[in-house]
Amino acid sequence: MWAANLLFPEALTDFLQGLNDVQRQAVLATEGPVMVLAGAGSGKTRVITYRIAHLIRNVGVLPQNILALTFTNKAAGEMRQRIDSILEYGSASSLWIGTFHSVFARLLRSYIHLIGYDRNFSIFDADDSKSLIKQCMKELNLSPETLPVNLVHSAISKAKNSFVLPPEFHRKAIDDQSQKISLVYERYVHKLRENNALDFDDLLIKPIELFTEQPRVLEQLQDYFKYLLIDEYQDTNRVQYLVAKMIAEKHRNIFVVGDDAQSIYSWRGADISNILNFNDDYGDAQVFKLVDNYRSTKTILDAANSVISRNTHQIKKELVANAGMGEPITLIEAFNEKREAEKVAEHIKSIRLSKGAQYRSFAVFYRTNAQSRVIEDMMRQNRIPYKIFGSVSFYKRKEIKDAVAYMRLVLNDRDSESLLRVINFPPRKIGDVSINKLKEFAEERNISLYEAVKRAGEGGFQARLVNALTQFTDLIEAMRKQAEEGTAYDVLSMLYETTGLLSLLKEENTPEALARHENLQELLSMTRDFADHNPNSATLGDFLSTISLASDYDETQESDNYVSLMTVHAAKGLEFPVVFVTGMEEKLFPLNSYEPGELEEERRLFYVAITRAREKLFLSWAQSRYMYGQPQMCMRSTFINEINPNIIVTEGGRKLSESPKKVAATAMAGRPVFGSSLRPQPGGSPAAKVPTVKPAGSARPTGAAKSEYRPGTRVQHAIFGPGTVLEVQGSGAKQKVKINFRTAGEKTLMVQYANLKIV
DNA sequence: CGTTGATCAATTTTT
DNA sequence: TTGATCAACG
Repeated sequence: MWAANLLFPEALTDFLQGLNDVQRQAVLATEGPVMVLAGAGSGKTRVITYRIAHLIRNVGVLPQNILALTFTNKAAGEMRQRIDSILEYGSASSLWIGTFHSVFARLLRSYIHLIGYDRNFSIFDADDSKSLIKQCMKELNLSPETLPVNLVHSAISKAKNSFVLPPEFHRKAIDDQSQKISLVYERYVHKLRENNALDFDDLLIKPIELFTEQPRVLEQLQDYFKYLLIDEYQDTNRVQYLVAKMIAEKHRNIFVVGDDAQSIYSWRGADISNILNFNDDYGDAQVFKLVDNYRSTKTILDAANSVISRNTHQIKKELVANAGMGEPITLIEAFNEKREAEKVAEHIKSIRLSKGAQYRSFAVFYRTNAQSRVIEDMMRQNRIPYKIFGSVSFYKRKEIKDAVAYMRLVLNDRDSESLLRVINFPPRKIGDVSINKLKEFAEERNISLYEAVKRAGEGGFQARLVNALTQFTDLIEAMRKQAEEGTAYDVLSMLYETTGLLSLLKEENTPEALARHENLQELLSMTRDFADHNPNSATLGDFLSTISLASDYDETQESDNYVSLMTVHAAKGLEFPVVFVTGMEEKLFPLNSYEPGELEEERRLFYVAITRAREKLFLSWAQSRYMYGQPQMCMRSTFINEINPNIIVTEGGRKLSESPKKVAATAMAGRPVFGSSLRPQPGGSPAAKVPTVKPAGSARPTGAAKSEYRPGTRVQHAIFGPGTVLEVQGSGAKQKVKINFRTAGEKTLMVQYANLKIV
């Protein structure tokens, strides 16, 4: 403590007093490589923000010489705000804080001409990329049936994230499929350039190319960004690692914060070894471990610790509680997903009444977005204000994408993706046939599609078509002029007026059209806000780069009072007093995991979910759940068994450890296996009955819940012999079971006729 | 050229 | 369950 005073006599020791010893050491170790392993809720953001504040205030570093990279825009925004509140307002404005993607997009605007792109490049989102990939495949005569576009897209993205460029990919492609993908990859990269476009991954790859080809730019940036900080380091991929390394190479002031236990993005190329091997690159690195948790009760942390301890590929660390035991974890068991959601709603209402909790204190998590619908319905039925994060992003809505495509085209007329999207929307009598002719025309002359549209007069097309095309280009050119002089707001208002996007929806007069209309209005007011917040840089280009990297997850929870609904992934970095983790079922959470590595990631995800809770944690599961429109039997997640049953209670308040043990199907030989592990024991206390009020009519028992077959049940068939039940569909007379027979393979049989014997 | 109907396919997680 | 894609028709 006094050391800080000695070094910085007039320093803001008051703000450093708000830190524990390890946190303070991490803040004060400003020079050289530093890694902070920060457990959940251990004050990670605090350390980063205080460190930045300390660099500016006490060390005298200019804000613009600090580069802080985050994983989400939201984290960036919050960080900037917190630094502002530690120092004085506005101190953080010239800091470089943002996601890898947004920071490098910004840098590329200034430098990308050096590697042959125009500064007005478009940024392609995943949908744009897929559509371009589809086009490439078509040209290569590869049908999406044998080679799914999604697969190609993820393969290419994965390659890019690992900095494997087409030549190397080609060399490594041994099997038939990867050779095909290699061809697509090559063509796709070529086409992106033709479109003067970068996809998400390019935003990280192009800087590396730039630095390699133009070492002087790299030197310049190395000198400029004297201090580099990276948040959520466990979720960085290889390209991010490389680019960070390049920038930090000169001053070596690289500071990374992360938690290997919270690495949940390996499917997106995140490489956990970045954090595990930090010391290999920076042997002299100082390492700090933050394990003091300031968020959750001891009960919650006990659960989290015991779950994560099952992972082998993990740096051992246990979170230490600063709070008391708190309440036990409640396990909710429901007979289907509807009832599950209903119970969640009931608990929210009851806690709100008994504890006076605000709606904003609650969060409901789920593994997949598809689960949100039922929960949403139940919230609405129970008149609980809620907000869904994610789901269908605002920016992915058709009307928004249309408007954005226009804007992109205005700025970058080589963006043929956008051109194709809007050339005949709203309808202008320019059909597929004409477009194909135009494409040929462009190819022949080796000009961009837009150029071809402009020069259609030379192509000997029908006068009516040429006329329609000219009207279209006039529109675009007029907006281009507006874009040069005015703001994004000016361009968009003009766009709405001249293209008829708005009036088209007005005429339709359906509720959906109305919603779309509102969305477009919302987009317009966003441009207005944007101009207010960025008076000096509110051009169309500025606006477009911002929104192409924005997502719904960025919306900060303002003062509005609602229950938050989101996927577990979206919950990373957040905290709530009361958390419900729903869908705790095998094959859902953990989701189908075929490899042990994937199971470990699911477990980390569960760990993230648990550690979001401050005071009270609910885990819930349903015995049956609709999937693909079909009811499926479910088994309780094994993750539940990884928590000490002494700290879990059922809804009735009975300890899980005192409930009948869940017995594996094999151990129940000779007896039918029944679903519930929480069935009240004979002679058990009557208080164990679920106290919640059941709405009349929902008490209908389904056959499904009573089935004697569940996945895992061993059966004997007169012809096919012995087998194991894989899944159960339907109920009653129509009930079918899918069985894997030892000799006959997989069969789906009607229970009614199959004459199965349970063994 | 645009609309309709039918068929089929898919459900992880996101910058 | 929803959404997307494609063929045939107006």
